[in-house]
Amino acid sequence: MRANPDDNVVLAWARLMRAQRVVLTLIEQALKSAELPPLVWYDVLLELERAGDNGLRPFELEREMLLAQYNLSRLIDRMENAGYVERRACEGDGRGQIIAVTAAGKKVRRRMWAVYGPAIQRAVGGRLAEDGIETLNTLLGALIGKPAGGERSNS
Amino acid sequence: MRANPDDNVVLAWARLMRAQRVVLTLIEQALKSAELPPLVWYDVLLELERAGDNGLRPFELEREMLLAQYNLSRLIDRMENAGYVERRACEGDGRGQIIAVTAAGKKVRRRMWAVYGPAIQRAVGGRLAEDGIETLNTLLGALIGKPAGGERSNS
DNA sequence: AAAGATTGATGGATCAATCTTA
DNA sequence: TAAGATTGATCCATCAATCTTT
Repeated sequence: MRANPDDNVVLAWARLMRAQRVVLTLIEQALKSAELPPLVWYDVLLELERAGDNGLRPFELEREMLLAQYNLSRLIDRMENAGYVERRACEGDGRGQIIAVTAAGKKVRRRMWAVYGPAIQRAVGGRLAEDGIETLNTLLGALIGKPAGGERSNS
Repeated sequence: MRANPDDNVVLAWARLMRAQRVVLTLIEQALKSAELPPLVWYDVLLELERAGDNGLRPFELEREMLLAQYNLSRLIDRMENAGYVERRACEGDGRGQIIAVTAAGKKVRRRMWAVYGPAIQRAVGGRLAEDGIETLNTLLGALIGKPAGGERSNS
């Protein structure tokens, strides 16, 4: 139960921050170069496609994506404005609503994946061997509080 | 030379993003609860303390911290306003300036570390065994393009 | 022309307050 | 009173343009 981290722990923290920034920057840059929307739009569209025709409630999206409520509210505004999602009234709970992906939303997500997938491969897959990837998954899982494997895919 | 990532690679990417957000949120929250400045101020103060009395040029800070120039310019404004850093004229290059930490800046960095260090230990050190930490350092180093060990400490 | 640095305009993130329904 | 969601105000990040010195 030590209170202060030793040097290796501090190094791991610093590299976690830096690796995320390096990799994220590469990928956001790839999307921007292709004049596609930012990454968070992809995440929303993917969650909504997985949810199917029933869509999702904002609070469900919020928990899945670790976003603040007000943040998500305005993100959905922008995506609705772009025609990629739609808001529907929620039967059975007058406070709530249903967010669903549109045909245009599905289409743009596919276009995004064509850039996003290869960018992930360059930034992550190309830099570690397969057993390194698996070990990394286990270790990062411990930081998140998730089990070692068996999570859903991202495409 | 595959173009598309396989599922384990996509999972690693997703966990890298999520682990960073989870850990960063814990630590920023700890600083905020203690009414201390945000994390990026710590990083600037630490770099400046390491640089000693000569301070650093903004463009040096910029490269070390992966920050955009305009971003850093306004960050320094805020920190100067708070009395934690000072701008000096740069002899030998009339375009530039020197940024140096003040006594108040050194003091607040120490106060921040008293919160920050234990938060790192809780979020990272407490969740992985020592060999897990070392393996994580090696793997994240590959993503950043750094060698396996021998980096400077963070305190 | 290029490097170092700043600034105006704009968009997004955050906090606190608010509104509606459960 | 609490949950779901939105909004006004403010702060920070980003883009493009600018300024000064090399």
